[in-house]
Amino acid sequence: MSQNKFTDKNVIARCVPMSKLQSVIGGKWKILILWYIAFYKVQRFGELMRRLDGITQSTLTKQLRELEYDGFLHREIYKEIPPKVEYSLTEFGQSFIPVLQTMMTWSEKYLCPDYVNPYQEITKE
Amino acid sequence: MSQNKFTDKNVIARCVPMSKLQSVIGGKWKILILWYIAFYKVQRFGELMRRLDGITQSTLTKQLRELEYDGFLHREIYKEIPPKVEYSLTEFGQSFIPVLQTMMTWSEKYLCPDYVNPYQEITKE
DNA sequence: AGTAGTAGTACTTTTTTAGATACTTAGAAT
DNA sequence: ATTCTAAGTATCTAAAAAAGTACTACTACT
Repeated sequence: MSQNKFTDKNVIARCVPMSKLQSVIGGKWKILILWYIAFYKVQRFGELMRRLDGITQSTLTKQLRELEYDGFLHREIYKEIPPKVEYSLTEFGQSFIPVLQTMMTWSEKYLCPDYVNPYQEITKE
Repeated sequence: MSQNKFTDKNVIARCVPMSKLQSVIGGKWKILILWYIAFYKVQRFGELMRRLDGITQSTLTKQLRELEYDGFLHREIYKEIPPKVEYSLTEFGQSFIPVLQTMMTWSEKYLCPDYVNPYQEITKE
């Protein structure tokens, strides 16, 4: 009767970190959004729109709201005209920076060995 | 006339590592599948099915084929009856292990602080 | 008076992703 | 003669994600 406990629903149903991570940063845009906010210091909705080539307003709104809900982002609303909102990483969001960095380093080396960071081209002028 | 070169389509359209990474490991199951194969040494289709609670055969097949296509997995077919196929990480796939490890460590600490690895419960009996 | 700027909302349509179901192979066990 | 096994394929449907379009608010500028 020595059962493989992995088949036990109670074990499987538990919070499985990789599964949760996938649900939190999955999707077509999230790690890209986090990456822009964390490393490029993008804070405004409009700037994110321009940088995330191909994203629509409604999708960006939804993604930002989810990242806010999951605790990664803080959304500071200024009561100004025209409207102003600034996005920034929470402390929790900042804890994720090393993961983003690891991903980026790996991607540069293994996915895009001939990639040149366009940000450097901007700042050097 | 000093333009922000980031608005230049040529720069944006280039291979952006994070974007590529997202497309490669996005989806509902991929990092979970890689994680099982990398750390739990799961090699067989059926075992993956049992561990990935809720996945269907066709979805698992598709995910595995994509991971194979993207270079992460090697698929060894044995001409036996009943059929036998073994999945394993390619060299490229192995290069991704540190990334998985970083993700896992972060997830355990920040997403699931009360998580206990069920694999340990299996092996200790 | 008309247009631009920012950060959206609301609603619909399209695309992508995943799930459901039935079927296959070929031998071994019941 | 069935049933079981592993690892699928093929086809269809459902659900989720993303995109498209139209519209808003308030002020400043032309």
